[in-house]
Amino acid sequence: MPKRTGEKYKVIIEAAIRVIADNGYHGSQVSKIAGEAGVAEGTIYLYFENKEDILISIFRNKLGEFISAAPQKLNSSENAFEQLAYLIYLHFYRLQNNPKLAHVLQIELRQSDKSIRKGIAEVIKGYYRLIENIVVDGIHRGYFLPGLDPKITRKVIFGSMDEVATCWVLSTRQYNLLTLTEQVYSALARSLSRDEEYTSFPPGLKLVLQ
Amino acid sequence: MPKRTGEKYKVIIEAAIRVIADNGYHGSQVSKIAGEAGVAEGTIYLYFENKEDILISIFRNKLGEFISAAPQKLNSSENAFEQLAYLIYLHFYRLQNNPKLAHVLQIELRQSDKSIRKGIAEVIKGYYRLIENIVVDGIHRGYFLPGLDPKITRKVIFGSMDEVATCWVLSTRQYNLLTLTEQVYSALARSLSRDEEYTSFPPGLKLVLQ
Amino acid sequence: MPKRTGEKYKVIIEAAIRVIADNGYHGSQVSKIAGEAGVAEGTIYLYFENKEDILISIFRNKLGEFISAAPQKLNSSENAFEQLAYLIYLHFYRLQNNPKLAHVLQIELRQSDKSIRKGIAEVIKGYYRLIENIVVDGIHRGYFLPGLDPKITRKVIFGSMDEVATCWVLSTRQYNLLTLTEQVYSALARSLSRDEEYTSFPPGLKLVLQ
Amino acid sequence: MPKRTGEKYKVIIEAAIRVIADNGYHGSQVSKIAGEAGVAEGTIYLYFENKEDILISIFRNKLGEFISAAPQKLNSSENAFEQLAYLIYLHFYRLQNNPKLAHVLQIELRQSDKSIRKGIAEVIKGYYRLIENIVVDGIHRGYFLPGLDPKITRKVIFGSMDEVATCWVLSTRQYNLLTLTEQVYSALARSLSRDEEYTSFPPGLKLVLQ
DNA sequence: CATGAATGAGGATTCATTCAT
DNA sequence: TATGAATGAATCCTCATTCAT
Repeated sequence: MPKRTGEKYKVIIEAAIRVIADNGYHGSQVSKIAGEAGVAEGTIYLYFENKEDILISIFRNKLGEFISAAPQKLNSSENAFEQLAYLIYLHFYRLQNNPKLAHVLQIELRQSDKSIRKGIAEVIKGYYRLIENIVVDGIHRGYFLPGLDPKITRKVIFGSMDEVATCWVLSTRQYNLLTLTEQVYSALARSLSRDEEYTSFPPGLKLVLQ
Repeated sequence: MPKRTGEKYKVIIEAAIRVIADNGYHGSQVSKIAGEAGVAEGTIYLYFENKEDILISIFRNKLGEFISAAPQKLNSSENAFEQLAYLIYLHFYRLQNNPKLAHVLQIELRQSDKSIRKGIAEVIKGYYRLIENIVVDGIHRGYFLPGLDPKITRKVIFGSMDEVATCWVLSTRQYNLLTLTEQVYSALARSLSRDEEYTSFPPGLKLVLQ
Repeated sequence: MPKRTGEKYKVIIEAAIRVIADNGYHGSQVSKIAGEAGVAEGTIYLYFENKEDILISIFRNKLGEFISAAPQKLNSSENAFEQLAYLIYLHFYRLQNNPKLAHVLQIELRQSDKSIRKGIAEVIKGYYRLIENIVVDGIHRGYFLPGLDPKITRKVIFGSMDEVATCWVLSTRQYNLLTLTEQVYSALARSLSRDEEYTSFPPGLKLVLQ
Repeated sequence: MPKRTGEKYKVIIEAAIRVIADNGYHGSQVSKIAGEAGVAEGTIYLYFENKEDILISIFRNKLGEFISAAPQKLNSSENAFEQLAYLIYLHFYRLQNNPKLAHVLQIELRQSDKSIRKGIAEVIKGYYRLIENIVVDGIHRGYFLPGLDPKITRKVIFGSMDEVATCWVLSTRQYNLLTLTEQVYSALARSLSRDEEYTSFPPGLKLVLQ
């Protein structure tokens, strides 16, 4: 029933990110979001089913952008370790450059009710698949250890990035998240192979980070 | 002001775990918790500051039990890898054997407001320290790589365990969490040392898991 | 200000009858009526003052049709009892053949607010006069008892027809309302005269009802 | 779930009658009713399921009182015509002496939604049965015409009383409803028997009405 | 210590109506 | 004439918390 498209749809989403980042989900009245977006309260409901739907839409929209943009970059290298390094870099880059979005994604989104989590679960599967693909391909092509369980490995990778990101947000971002890229990479890369030759941090990325 | 001790205090906490696990935090009215605990609504406020305080108390109480019980077990071995293996085992064991508590800890607790997270943050620092101690000691005693950053390593360890546990809860616990102990251990252990000799899973724990 | 004429005016009224019969007055959003009529929401307000005005217009329009059509038929006989029989027949015939309109008239119209009832009151006076004329003429011409109070008698006649009709609608029209014509007539006719000669049901109408 | 008993229950019902009579159902905010009753808004919901439930409760309560009080009075006479006369008298007496309640019963209650009508339907059946019993007994004992259909007759009786009462309320009660008792009785009594001996208005009641 | 009846602030959502096109 | 996107007022209900008993 709601439109879910158009200029105002985007305006409301961006406004919601700002408001929710500042006030938390439960502290973000629909009226406040409408005010920030410069539309009437009722207008919200022309574009979103309800308040929950705003939160889910933020997630779907922003993670969607990320997932659709990622593969091109990841496939620029055939080296699975470089892909992993790039994944972590992109994950952190996105968050570092969208602090308010980061707060919503890492903190507020987890506050949500069962129905919200359902909406999120479907979207995040795409990201999970992305990571698992890197793992499975890396194993096939001989970069990663053949005995790795792709699901567990995906959870270790995602869990590590996520925990680091959450801590960064909770620290009120007193340091640059990107500076942790190499260290997280090292820890994870070592899990994936015994071969030191491969697991060193990609020099190209190192330059970018400086 | 609140008592925070006594038989009824514990009764209410246990009741709250059951109610919140079944209904979610926002679906758990104080009246429902009181009913489950067999006390009057007003009685709740003799033992807890407010509703949030119940959630924090669950966390403080249960994680407290865990943290205070852990060191004895962890120190039964001087081998840092065995300590890591044991940490993961204990982490998963606790959750596997308290499914309702697991749900509250992994899901409901994350739904809470800023003030709750503050209460939690203080308690969880103890657990973080526990993990960091294992890492730092492991490095000092030559088990782990000398170049490891203890904070990052702690986040990788905790993040991995946490992500695996959350996925397990969200799967409605269709498998035994403990069976993942060895796999998570292997992934993490490989991060911590290049020396295969040390990193194999402790045989003693292997027996326990069977 | 509103036009109150034209093809679309009628289209909207007919659509409103269908929508209100199916959803009730409070469940019939202006948008739903517009959709059913195949016009834009704003168009409604070119023909009607507001939502209430639609309901009143249904009443005015449909009862108007009825009242203007009735006299010709009623005057086809000079026998006051035959006129009464015919009145009841026509009242029931109309409703039986317009089930949705019947629902709106008997049920939804009564749900309305003070202002609506005012609009209705004016229109229904015409129908009241029609019935009172039959009574007064019937008395004058010696058919009905001379002592009858026309107002009370009108209320008894209208109240009886109305109650029977409302029960019929609420029964979801599980029987044919017309089959009750004779019985209602008998009850009412007996009130109006002591003379059995006159009060028997008109044979001509009996044939029609078969 | 709601209590539906106690002093406050009655206080709220009486307050609701006053407020709804003055403002109409849709114009009677719960807060207004609470204010009139001298209780907090939330208190309403300790005694009533929701706003609709207040309206239904008024009906159930007040009609209940009436129905339970009526039989004793009606059975004071074995003469079916006297019972009918008494029924009309009681019906009008009640309304005449509770003008606000009369307004709510005759007007506001009819505005209500499907769910309310359902709640009412069950209660009013008791009153319908009361009337039908008078009719059926009257026929059995030889007072009323043997060919009468009890259901139709009940509808004629109730419909007549109801229409007269509604007109009285809509006239803003500019006359005394009780003065119409005899006329309504006469009209109805004549429907029920050909025997003039029986159908004259009970002298005892005549005295009461003066 | 314990109770539970009473409180009342707080907010998402609907929908009749408008008006720029 | 006709449109339909935008408006924003209006309100029922929940539930954490209090306090007289």
